[in-house]
Amino acid sequence: MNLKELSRHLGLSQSTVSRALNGYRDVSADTRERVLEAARRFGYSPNVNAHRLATGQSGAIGIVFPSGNDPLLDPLFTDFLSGLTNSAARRQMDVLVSASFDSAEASYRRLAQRRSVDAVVLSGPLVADPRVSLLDKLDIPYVVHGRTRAPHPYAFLDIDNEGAFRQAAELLIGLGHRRIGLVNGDLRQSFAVDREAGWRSALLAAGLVAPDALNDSDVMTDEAGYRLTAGMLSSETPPTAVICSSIFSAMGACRAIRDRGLAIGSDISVIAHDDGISSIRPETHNPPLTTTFSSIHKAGERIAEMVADLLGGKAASASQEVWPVDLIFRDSTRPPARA
Amino acid sequence: MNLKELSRHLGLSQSTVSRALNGYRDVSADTRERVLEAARRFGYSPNVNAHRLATGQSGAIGIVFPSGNDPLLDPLFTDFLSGLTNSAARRQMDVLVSASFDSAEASYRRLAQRRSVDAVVLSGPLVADPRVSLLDKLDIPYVVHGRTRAPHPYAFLDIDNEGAFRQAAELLIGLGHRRIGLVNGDLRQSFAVDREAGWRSALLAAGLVAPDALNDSDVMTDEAGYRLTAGMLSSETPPTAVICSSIFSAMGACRAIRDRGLAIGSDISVIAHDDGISSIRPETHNPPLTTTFSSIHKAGERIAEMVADLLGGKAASASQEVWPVDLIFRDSTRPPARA
DNA sequence: TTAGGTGCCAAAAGCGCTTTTGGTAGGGCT
DNA sequence: AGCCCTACCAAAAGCGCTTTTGGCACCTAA
Repeated sequence: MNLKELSRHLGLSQSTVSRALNGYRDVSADTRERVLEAARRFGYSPNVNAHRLATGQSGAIGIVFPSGNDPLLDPLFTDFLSGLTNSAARRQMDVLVSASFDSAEASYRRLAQRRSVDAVVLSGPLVADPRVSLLDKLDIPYVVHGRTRAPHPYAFLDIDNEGAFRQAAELLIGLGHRRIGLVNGDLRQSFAVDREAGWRSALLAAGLVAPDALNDSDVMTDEAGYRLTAGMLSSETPPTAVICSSIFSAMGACRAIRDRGLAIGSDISVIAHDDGISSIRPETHNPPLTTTFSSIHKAGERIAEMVADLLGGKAASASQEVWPVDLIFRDSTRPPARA
Repeated sequence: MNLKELSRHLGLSQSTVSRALNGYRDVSADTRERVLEAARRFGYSPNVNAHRLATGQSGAIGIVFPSGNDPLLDPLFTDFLSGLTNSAARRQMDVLVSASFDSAEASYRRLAQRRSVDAVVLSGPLVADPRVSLLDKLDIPYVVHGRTRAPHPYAFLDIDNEGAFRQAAELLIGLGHRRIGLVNGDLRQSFAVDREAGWRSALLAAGLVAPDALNDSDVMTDEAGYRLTAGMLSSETPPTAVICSSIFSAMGACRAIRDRGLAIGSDISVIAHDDGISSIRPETHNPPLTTTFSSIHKAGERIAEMVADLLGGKAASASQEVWPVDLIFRDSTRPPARA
């Protein structure tokens, strides 16, 4: 059942039926009702490919997966994608996931040139990310989840990573900690750099040093969290508290602490960044973990809205948001044990 | 730059250029080379929407997200999707993720009717999943990741859940365990039912009972794993070993065991199912966890191939695979402590 | 009365491809 | 010479929609 058949059934022209369905005003309320009713009855729904060809819009948001079994590809992505997709669906848009089986650049170029998506979202930006310049050059609207160094304004949604980790460090300092470790994510990603900056500035502001021995980074897995934390604990000046960049790193950090016969909270304080994924909740741990919290799902939802705004003509420079991060105090942070 | 311009530049007709680009044979090698060269030089790539309208194919595989913040929506999905997308990209296909902001049924119906995808993959099938009949009725090719009850043949890729959990239970029985707990996933999903069957059959075959007190199920989160395991451990006849349906449940199970002052391995044996996600690896735990292992990433890759085969005309009844599951013995499984 | 709206609708021209149709030129065969 | 076959290519007809164009009828204001 297509437009032509439907209009023949109704005894109307294709254009009238099309206008009726799309809510234009040059159609009487009466005619419109008849058309809508018939469309329902015949189970008509427009061919999306024809619609796209005619309008020049694809009605889809693109996002590119890192290729292969990338360790950066973490479970958080699901939650983000879920939010993005939900919110996009509410605006009649789809999300097209594309893999970079050759290079990420090639994928973006393909998406842009073939016009298979109207806009793309870029997640996990690096400190200076060539993809941003590329997208700018390709002249396709885009929103970055995070921030990067770029010579031009661009639309982004980021959380206040620096502020969050500064606050976390300040909390620990306030409790009396002096040696605070940072178990960070991969430093090529800009959020990790921002978090380090937050951690460092809190320490320096308190007149403390921010030693390299207490500042380490790697992928945000349980295993790496364990390894980094174990390394710090066996250093000459072990930390009395650690701040972890993800709930996964924190799981590893907690194991490392326990394996050393120490107790979380009373011996070593732990703060983790929590993106709000449901499979691991910090509040159900023993002891419940203090966290910096920001829902990555909500970020995905908001980004779809921002994309829609951008497509609606909003300027990229007006589409920049930095979300504050909640610091949620639980039992894994206590004053340091008396040395 | 479109086909028309390109062909004008070359002094050829659109059809010839099209045929040259698409590798038909009615074009001389010489002409083809000229065309390809020009396409490269002008950076021409075909408009995907026009291509789709003309061919009636969308070149995309659809997959529907569960709506909202569904707890079934777990991090495993990312890995699956990543595999699917990679493999699809190798075949020039995209993956369209669609959300069900109203109902899942409506989403599938939309995808099918608007012809925005050529095929869909259905993941996380329920024991008797209405979506499968729906897809069958909608007459769109589909591949199920998992199995379900259906009156007609359908394409699927599943792992041998029953066999895996039977083997796991047999291993524990062989070590001398008599009370083996099952920390299962949501029983609405068919893999959970299969795993229970495997667990049960191993116990019965060994002349043991499969008591309800040692058989519990819930979402596969750390929290639920903790709760279920803690429940079993405080029952009248606590298990000496538990089998967990996911690495996340297993994390919770391990916590519950430790919180009770027991040691994993020597006091309580633990086996987990491992889907191979990188953020939590069972082999790096202390002690390393014995697992039933099957890469969900690879499953995603294979399913994209199956979709391609299906679109190429292969019968659904010939597209059915059940993958064996590896049982990887590590240190979390030992003979039970003497009572 | 007449010019100018306005509400309604049909016809037709695109959107950028693929694919069918048909036609020409040359070579081999009878 | 006459025929068919093959290799190559152009023209044109779709694919199913949107949007422009224009036409008709009726109504209002000058």
